[in-house]
Amino acid sequence: MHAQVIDTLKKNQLSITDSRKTILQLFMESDGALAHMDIENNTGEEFDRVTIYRTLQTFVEKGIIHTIPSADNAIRYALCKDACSEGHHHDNHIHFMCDNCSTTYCLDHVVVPSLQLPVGFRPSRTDMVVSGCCNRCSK
Amino acid sequence: MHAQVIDTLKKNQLSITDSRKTILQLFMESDGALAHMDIENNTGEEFDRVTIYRTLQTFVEKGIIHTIPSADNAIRYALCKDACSEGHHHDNHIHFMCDNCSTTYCLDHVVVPSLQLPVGFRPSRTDMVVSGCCNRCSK
DNA sequence: CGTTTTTTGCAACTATGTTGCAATGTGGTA
DNA sequence: TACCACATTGCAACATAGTTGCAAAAAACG
Ligand SMILES: [Mn+2]
Ligand SMILES: [Mn+2]
Ligand SMILES: [Zn+2]
Ligand SMILES: [Zn+2]
Repeated sequence: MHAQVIDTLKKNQLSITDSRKTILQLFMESDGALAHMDIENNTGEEFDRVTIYRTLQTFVEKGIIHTIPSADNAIRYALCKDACSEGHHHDNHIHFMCDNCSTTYCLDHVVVPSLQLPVGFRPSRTDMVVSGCCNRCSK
Repeated sequence: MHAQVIDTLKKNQLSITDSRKTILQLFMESDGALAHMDIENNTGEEFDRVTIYRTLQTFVEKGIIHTIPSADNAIRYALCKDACSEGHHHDNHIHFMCDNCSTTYCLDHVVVPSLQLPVGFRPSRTDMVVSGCCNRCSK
């Protein structure tokens, strides 16, 4: 068990519970993003579905993980690496979903380009998701 | 009834049915994107849920409409304005979802910027969705 | 028309996500 | 360490999203 798990929970003033420890650990061990189902599969019968949903919600609110939208109706989640805090995310990197292995990557070094929007449109958040063939699958 | 409705269906070699006519008409009259539920609400009990899903699927395959991903688990659809064809979409514009009125706009004149991806990542499609306050709501 | 082919409606099912409430667990304090 | 207040969990029930198989109905086509 990563010491960082407990650390992160404490830093965010969250009580230390089994589900939070296990789920946060899962994120830290995984290089891709995780959907609810991935977590359920990896924790077995250990936690109720509702608990997983609520844990994810809490982590998002605290700025520990961020969401990645998709066109397949399964929201994915990944660890925030920037200085995200309660109610304020700064994950302005792009995401890549592999059509082949369906791994979802945070491309932390590829920044979302800024845009010139038509008059009257005031942006608050930009999601950029590229799909295609990932580096492992294109070998 | 727009003559263009029948026209578009014929051009795509689709048989002319009530559901296709009604749903395509709906898209032509609407300026924003539509989710499945919007269509169900606007057509009453006229069509079965499954028929609506299948009609949307057919329209996407034919290049008549395109999907817009979101983080709220409701895929939205909008008319393709570029020269999209069967199995080949060219809608490289960005989308804007209003946090206030939740209208989803195709910003046809705002082109998705190109990106430098890490080595090995081969893109096939890019979705860029900006959320914030739309021009009508920011007045 | 009548025949062939496509589309539709229905039933049943899976996946995703939310809410209320009682039971349990955690953190802080005596 | 034992107790208490409060936060978190599990369960049941519900809501929305989407899929599949199959028989009935409707289009297309001659
Ligand atoms: Mn990310
Ligand atoms: Mn569009
Ligand atoms: Zn891959
Ligand atoms: Zn608006």
